[in-house]
Amino acid sequence: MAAADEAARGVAGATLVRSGTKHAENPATPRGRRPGQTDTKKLILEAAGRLFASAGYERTTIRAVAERAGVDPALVMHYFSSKEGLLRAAMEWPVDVDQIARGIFEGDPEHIGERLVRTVCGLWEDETTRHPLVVILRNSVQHEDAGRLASEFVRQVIVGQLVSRTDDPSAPLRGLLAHSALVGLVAVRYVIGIEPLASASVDEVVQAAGPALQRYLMGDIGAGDEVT
Amino acid sequence: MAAADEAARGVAGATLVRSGTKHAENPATPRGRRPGQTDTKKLILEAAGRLFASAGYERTTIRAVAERAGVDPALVMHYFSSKEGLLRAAMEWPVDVDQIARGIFEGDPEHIGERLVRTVCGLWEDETTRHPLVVILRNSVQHEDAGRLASEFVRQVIVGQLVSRTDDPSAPLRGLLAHSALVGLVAVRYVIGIEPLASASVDEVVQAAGPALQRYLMGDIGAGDEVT
DNA sequence: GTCTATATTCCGATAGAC
DNA sequence: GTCTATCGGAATATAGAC
Repeated sequence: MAAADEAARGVAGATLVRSGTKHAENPATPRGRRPGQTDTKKLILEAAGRLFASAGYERTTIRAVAERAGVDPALVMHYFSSKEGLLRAAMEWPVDVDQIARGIFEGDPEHIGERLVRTVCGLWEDETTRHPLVVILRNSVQHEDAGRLASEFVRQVIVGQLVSRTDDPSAPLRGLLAHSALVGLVAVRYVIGIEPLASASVDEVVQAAGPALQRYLMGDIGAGDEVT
Repeated sequence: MAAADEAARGVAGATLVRSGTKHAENPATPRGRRPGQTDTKKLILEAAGRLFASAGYERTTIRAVAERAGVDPALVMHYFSSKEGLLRAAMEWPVDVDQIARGIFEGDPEHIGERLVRTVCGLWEDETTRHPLVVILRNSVQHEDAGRLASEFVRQVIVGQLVSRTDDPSAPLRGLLAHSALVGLVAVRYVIGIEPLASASVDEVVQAAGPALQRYLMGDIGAGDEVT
């Protein structure tokens, strides 16, 4: 868990350790640390991601983020200008979406749905990619920025990949249907955590939901193959 | 739209009209108003539902609710004790869920999925049932009460109906998969509002999503018919 | 039942010393 | 870059008059 090492340099000691040591003589790094840049920003960002994910935007206070990161609240403002700026930074995509999309859509077309489900589950199971995704999903129904970000992701990745590989005019709707299924799956399994879906294995989820996604993307929808 | 008549007795005048007139001589109503009970509570609840739905729990202030309802903020506290109490009241199911569930699951088993999608869309298109549903969905990923409420609804209605009508051990998982699909559909179409799904007709949505739901509920999931 | 006044708390943001 | 001190505001909730 990433929680452990964070706790190790937790609230109590970090402030003292960090303060006053602008850049000590450290010949280990060839040129020394680049001036005006420490890892404090990353610490703050990690803490913010965790709190935004678990408590939401409004309930998360800058003071709490600073405390968890072991820094001064004013530093958070200094780096991110405002609470909204902090939220935007915490929502940055932690992965190369294009590469992931290609990994899904290249390969045999028979199992695109299953690969899609498996990949998405993988992103949510991984501790490093999970928090930003939770933040985006939680705030998609609350914060305008997050909603736009989610929409752009859909259009850019799922729909984009689909449209570029077919001349089916119903591709946008297909992509969006697949996206809606994933949103629901992720919300129920990872965010709300309703059983028995929350503790089912990834394989079970892939087996159960993969074909539905496959049908949205490649199979019949509506009466024929076309839906306006 | 219900917004119009509410605006009619809007912010500006209502307070003055209501204040001071404890119960004016009004021989039109036979016995006068029943003492100790007015429609103020319902007014507050309507305003709260609207604001909780559009702005979320944290951004909605009791002051704003009171202003929109045309009453004093202290009255809101008097009726609902706290802001949380107001939220709980605003999340009350506006429909008879059992009756709706029976309407879906009774009838030919071939089109349960389509009836389910059509019914859910109907609830979200109807102005009177929409607000409480939005409140529940928005807060499901934020507020613990709302999450539990949503979970109970799933277990009680979809899963319950399914389990009571079959001896398939995978019924709980099936019901939950269907629920997750509906959650995603509703979130994308009604809450976030991503095109082209947001402006598609109900018939198109039913045609596109119905079979997927049908498959979750009645068809093959996983390798065989059983998933632990 | 309705309203006034206020107690209490806590937040985001700023200014400026070191 | 880092931190102290504080401003200005808004929120929920309470106490009590009418």
